[in-house]
Amino acid sequence: MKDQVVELIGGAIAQLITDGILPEGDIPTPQVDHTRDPSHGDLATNIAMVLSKRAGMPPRNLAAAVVERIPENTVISRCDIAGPGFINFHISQASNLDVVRKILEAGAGFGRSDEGGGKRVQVEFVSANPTGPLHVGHGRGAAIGDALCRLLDNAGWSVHSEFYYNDAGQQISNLALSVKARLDGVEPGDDGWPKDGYQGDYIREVARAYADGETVAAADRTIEASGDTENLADIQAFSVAWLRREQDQDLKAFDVNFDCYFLESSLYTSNAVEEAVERLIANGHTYEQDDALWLRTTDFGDDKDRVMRKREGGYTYFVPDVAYHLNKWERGFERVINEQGADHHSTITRVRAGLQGLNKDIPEGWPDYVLHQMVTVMRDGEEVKLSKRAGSYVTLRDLIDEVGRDATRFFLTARAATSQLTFDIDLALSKSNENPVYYIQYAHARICSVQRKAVEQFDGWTPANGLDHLDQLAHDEEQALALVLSKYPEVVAGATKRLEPHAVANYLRDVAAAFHSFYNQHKIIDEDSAVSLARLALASATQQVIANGLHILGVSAPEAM
RNA sequence: GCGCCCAUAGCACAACCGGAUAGUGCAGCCGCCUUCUAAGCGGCAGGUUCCAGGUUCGAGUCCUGGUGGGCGCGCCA
Repeated sequence: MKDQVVELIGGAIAQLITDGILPEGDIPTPQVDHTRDPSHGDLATNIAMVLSKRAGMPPRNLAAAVVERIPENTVISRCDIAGPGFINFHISQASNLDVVRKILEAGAGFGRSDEGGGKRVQVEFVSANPTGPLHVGHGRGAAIGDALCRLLDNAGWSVHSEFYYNDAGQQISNLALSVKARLDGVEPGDDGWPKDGYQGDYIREVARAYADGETVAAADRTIEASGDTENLADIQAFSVAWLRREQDQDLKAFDVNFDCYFLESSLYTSNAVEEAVERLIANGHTYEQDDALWLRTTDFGDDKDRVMRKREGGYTYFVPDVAYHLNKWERGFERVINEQGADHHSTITRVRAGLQGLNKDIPEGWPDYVLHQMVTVMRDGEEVKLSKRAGSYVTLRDLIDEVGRDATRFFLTARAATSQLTFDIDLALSKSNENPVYYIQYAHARICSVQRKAVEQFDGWTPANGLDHLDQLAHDEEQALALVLSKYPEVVAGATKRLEPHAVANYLRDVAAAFHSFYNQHKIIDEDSAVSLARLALASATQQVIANGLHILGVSAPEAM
């Protein structure tokens, strides 16, 4: 509908050039927006203000000239010139309602596009180290990352989701030492408790399972505990597997799945880290100083150079990360999106610098990053500090168990990633019925209920039965609902372009509001069957849009509540 | 001190590439269930968009300088 109006304005502009009112040359595509205020019509354009200088006439006069030249059509029922030179378009009822037909015909495909053209995109997210259960912050990453995958899939990309984790190194050693301490009966605070040890209760459970000789099967590994309390390597392998299993269960409960779990250790065993380092040295981007090897990241926009190989011989964390991203590139992902917490934003410059230094013709701004700000958790009116080591902790599992998967996912995706988020557990718990997700799901369930009734009432009923009667829908609430539904493809396209899934969440609230308002004002199944069939078609189109939108957010669309 | 993100109603948050009278939910107040799900609807109230300048037909949005908050600035990850 918007496209049609853009085209009509384009026709008028072409005529203005023919008539010599506008000079030939670069004319921008007319910008057409939905209006905020219904008194401004349905769509508006600022084209007259943009071109007024070029035409050498006041915006309002130019607007009048544009309106005169808009070709004959059935879409626009009225044009007004308003304010400083806006042209407001009122869309004809029939044209506005045509979206109902489009939605019912396209079904689950409504709002999909093939813009991605089947090109491959890799999305890395969560990537938590196996040193503890997933917390709310990881949950935010999981919810946003998965929604990004779904958005990109919806836009015709071939999406590959990946979880990268560190299964070796200092933090994992600390984990193993913490478990060993528990096995030896050493408590946090005792003499002999490891420095930087993990204090959470879950460490005790890992120790108990190890001592009992349990077998754990995680997504990518199965390990049987030897039970040998002196064998640190066994303890470490078991602990990693045990925590991986925990995280897998958390993610499964959250309905987030990955195509691949990528192990940091594999970059060492495949020699990828060593090869990347050698290449950086060969390319002259490194130097030795203080018995360490440095990467001259300042050549690529960093504010200081960074150590690659530590004095004791090991690599710093970003070196395998560079090797990992080279691996992504060599796997053919021309587009890669990394969703991660903003506390890791300093890695961006280093990883990109390392990639540039490899001289592999990797684009400068590659890969893309989506950073989410921190989640603050409030309980009893006080902030809960998240600390894995101290063990004071709000796990993702707790939230899912307490407030439900749908509500948790919605809450974590409904806000812009750039804004800090306060998750008030008391509010989510005690007033879960007031969570916006129920408002949207309720609209969906209501429609399903009406559809069940329609099947009883009308023999062989399907939503399409109403398509020949759409002219019955002349009320404000009906027109308003159809207008909201018609925005769905633009909303999804915008959310995909800007990598902002929260726009979909906000939009769905608008759809639900328009539907509830319509529902309260008009009885859908009335005596007059033409009106009933038309309203059923409109309601069914609404149900389809809500279902499609909720799917992108990874939230269920219940048929009954 | 430097870098990144943020600042919008009592609270939590929206606002597309700069568009017209800045919206939504919760909390508050007043109404609506003999009708397809009241987890709903209608109405009222609530704002100097942190401050000061600038850019222009037009700024919550862009620029400069402040103030306040979060995160980062390890040979930790």
